[in-house]
Amino acid sequence: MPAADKPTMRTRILETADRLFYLRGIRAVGVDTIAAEIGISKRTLYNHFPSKDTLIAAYLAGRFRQVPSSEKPPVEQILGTFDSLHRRFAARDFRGCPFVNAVAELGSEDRAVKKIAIAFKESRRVWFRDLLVQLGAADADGLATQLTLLVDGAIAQDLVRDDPSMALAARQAATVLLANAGVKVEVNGAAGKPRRAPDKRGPSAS
Amino acid sequence: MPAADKPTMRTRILETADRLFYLRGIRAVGVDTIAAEIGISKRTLYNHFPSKDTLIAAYLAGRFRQVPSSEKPPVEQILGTFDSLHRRFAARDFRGCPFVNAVAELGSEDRAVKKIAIAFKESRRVWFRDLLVQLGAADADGLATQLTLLVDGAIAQDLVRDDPSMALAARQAATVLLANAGVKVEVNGAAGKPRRAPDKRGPSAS
DNA sequence: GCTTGATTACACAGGTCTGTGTAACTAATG
DNA sequence: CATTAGTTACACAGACCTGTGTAATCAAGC
Repeated sequence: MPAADKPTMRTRILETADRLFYLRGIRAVGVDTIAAEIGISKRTLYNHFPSKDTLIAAYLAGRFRQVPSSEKPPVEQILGTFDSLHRRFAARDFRGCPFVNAVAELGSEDRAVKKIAIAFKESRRVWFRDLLVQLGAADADGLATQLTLLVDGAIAQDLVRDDPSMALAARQAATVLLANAGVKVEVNGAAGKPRRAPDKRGPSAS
Repeated sequence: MPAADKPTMRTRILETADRLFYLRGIRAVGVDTIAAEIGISKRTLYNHFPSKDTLIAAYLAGRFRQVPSSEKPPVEQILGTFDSLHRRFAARDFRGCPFVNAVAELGSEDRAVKKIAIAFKESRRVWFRDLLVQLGAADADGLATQLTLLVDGAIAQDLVRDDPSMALAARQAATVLLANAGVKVEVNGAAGKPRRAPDKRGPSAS
């Protein structure tokens, strides 16, 4: 059934919902908007997803991409996380963490959303922890948690300030924490001094 | 009802709006709900706030409490921030940072919201920075930014996970960053409340 | 008393949203 | 050709939202 050529209708709906939900917010985007964006009827959308809640759940599940295993040394993978963040911040389609945003939007009323958000956060923490164990870091578990704080802190700050350099500040803090845990970190990194130079603002969307 | 020190109608509206907006979300709470909660007519509410946007702006402005200056030593003030966070996380009416939530909810459409959110974040960064300058910390500016990342990271993680220990993990990371900047951190003495030594296993198990 | 301002009850306009019902249409397969 | 599954156009119900209009009511202070 899944033809390699053209994407499924379900896939098209999901991709569009993902883009709009993430960029504009879940509550701010109606099913009419999604259907109109694809050029299909609202009826077709409801034939594939019986409710908006189902679509929301599928959206978040799709955002839950497992962190790929890499061949690079663990330290580079850890610090590369922050470089990757920096790149994503610079892109203009970054709008914070979809899971945190969903919890903030839908709040305590939606337990399914919270559950998947917790799972995502925990998966990243475990990913950090396993790399730290490979490095023989002291208190890998606690340090992994602290690294996730830096990641989410940078994301929240960039969401508010539109300042990608927050990722570099987080990277710098991470190197200090790593070194403190006995992990040998290459210091020559390109991060340089954590100046707080306001980044150039692109053709400001919004 | 004793009429002695009764608050203004405007104050009552604002307090109720604050509570509901914060706990349930701005979009999720209508003006009817706020008026009904106080027991006033919707008309009265609109007599004091010409639009919901005005009310939202007043809500956020009210949340922007300036950090009070304290007599305690700078290090205690800095670390006390995380202890205070820990206490607030434990309270069940904590629902994340109202400014981050507002930006996540209202997004790019509302510039006034983003502006006040940036001002709030920056005010906390400057508060950290001034204390760090008093301490003679190396790179007070960059370190202040890193501390705000820990604060916002802990808030985001607690919002998702309902795990107050995130504040303690952030505190632990902060002590490491402070020590690395040449700030002498009292591990057990002056605060009166002995804390765990930062060298030992952290309190981040959850 | 009387006047003035705030408040109330309540209807309502106009918009949005989710979700459904229905009849017609299209394309592939038998 | 005929069947069938997916899709479309479109109306519509029911709910909720912001904001307004209006006339009646209430509580002072003059």
